[in-house]
Amino acid sequence: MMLSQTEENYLKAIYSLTYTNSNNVSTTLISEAVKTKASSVTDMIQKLAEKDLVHYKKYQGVSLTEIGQKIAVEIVRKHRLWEVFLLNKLHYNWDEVHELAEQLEHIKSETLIDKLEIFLEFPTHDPHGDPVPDKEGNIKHHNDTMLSSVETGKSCVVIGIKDSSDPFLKFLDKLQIQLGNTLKVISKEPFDNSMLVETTIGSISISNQISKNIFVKNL
Amino acid sequence: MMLSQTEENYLKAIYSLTYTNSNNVSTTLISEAVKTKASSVTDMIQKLAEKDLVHYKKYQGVSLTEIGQKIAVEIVRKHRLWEVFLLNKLHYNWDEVHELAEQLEHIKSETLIDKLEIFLEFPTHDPHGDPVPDKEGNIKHHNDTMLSSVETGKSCVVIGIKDSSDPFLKFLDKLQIQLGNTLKVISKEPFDNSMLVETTIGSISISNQISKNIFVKNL
DNA sequence: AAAATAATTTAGACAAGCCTAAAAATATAA
DNA sequence: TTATATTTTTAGGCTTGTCTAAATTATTTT
Repeated sequence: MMLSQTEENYLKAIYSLTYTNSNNVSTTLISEAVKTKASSVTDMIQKLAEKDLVHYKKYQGVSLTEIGQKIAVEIVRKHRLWEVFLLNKLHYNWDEVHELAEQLEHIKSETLIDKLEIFLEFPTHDPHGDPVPDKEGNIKHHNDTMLSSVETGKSCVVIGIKDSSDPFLKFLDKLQIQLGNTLKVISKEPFDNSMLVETTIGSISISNQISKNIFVKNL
Repeated sequence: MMLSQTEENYLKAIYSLTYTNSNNVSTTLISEAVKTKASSVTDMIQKLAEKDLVHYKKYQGVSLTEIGQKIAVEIVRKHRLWEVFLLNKLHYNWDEVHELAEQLEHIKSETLIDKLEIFLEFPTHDPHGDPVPDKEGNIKHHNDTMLSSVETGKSCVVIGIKDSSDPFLKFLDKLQIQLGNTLKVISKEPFDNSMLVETTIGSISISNQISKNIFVKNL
């Protein structure tokens, strides 16, 4: 099925709204996500329903069909792999990759994204800590180990972040904390739960508010 | 100036037709290049003329303005850098890169293509031997040294090919001759002008018809 | 130089995706 | 439970880029 960029964006929006909200997503919510008016959403929803990509009953909201869901996950896969490429290979900052990936995710090719995945050596997570779906659309949700819970003296690898807000991303750029970096917890301060961490650029003190928002893999 | 993908494609088509044909390009020629009808071309040309991207007088054909030319060269730059990426990094075959680059060249970003250029270490030519325009739009046309004119005993580096036909590209893939490869001319056969060439995979015999179509840089 | 042919432009129409304004349905409050 | 407010849908219209068919201009042929 050959979908337009717009149609793909609607599917992606419905997909993520289904997780963060109810099962049946309202037209208003979608309209905010894709930045149009609710009436335009109704039009598009009806088109997608004709193509069996969404379930739709008037006034009852929308949900993805199995095919619709499959396509949405494919787009998510593309988005996340492109984000990894932009960050790891082109050295974009953490906070700059999303917008560009929004464009790149719509490139049409049977083979491109699989070749990109090989080139990137099968990353498991994107720069925001979200898992990269595999070729078949399976998603491994990670086990939520945060930097804050790493024991003193132990090392770990940064695999993602929880808070994707712009200020937080910029802050991490400043600390030069990047995906794949190894961090070693030197000591913890019981008073405010801050920790002294050994990074690639030396030892830095990290507040609990920060360490609670960094996903890591224990070594 | 924010142009649509379609507008960009028209500019690119006019650009390349200007070189391979007359200075004033006809609507019919453009219609073949962008795969539409001549009447559609007229519509679009008038729109581009309004935006000062082309010079246009009814029934007299089209040529690019300075701005139009500048934009066209930017697209060519993007196209060629993406081709290098696809070939060198994702290991696509020579004959597969063009189509995908047609999509990637339209990604909108102020910084992406310059970062890609750095990542690719400033390639001077694309896989078809065409020069990559620099940031300012300057193009260095190369000096047309063909493999066939390399002296016996001398080495050279493959920088491009002249014939971009599908069979030829597939043939090169089979011989494993790639951009950047070093070739050494071991001997030449005066009878049919074929040559024995040392490649990365060993010595192979190359006919004059082939060696006439491979651009090289002498070492 | 007039007639025939070919190329180009205009006119009117269509699909995709969006909009505004009004109508219909649902949800909330009195 | 009726009245009010909110959400959703419909109706009609706009723009972009395309098309066909007809009209106009340019080019060739005789």
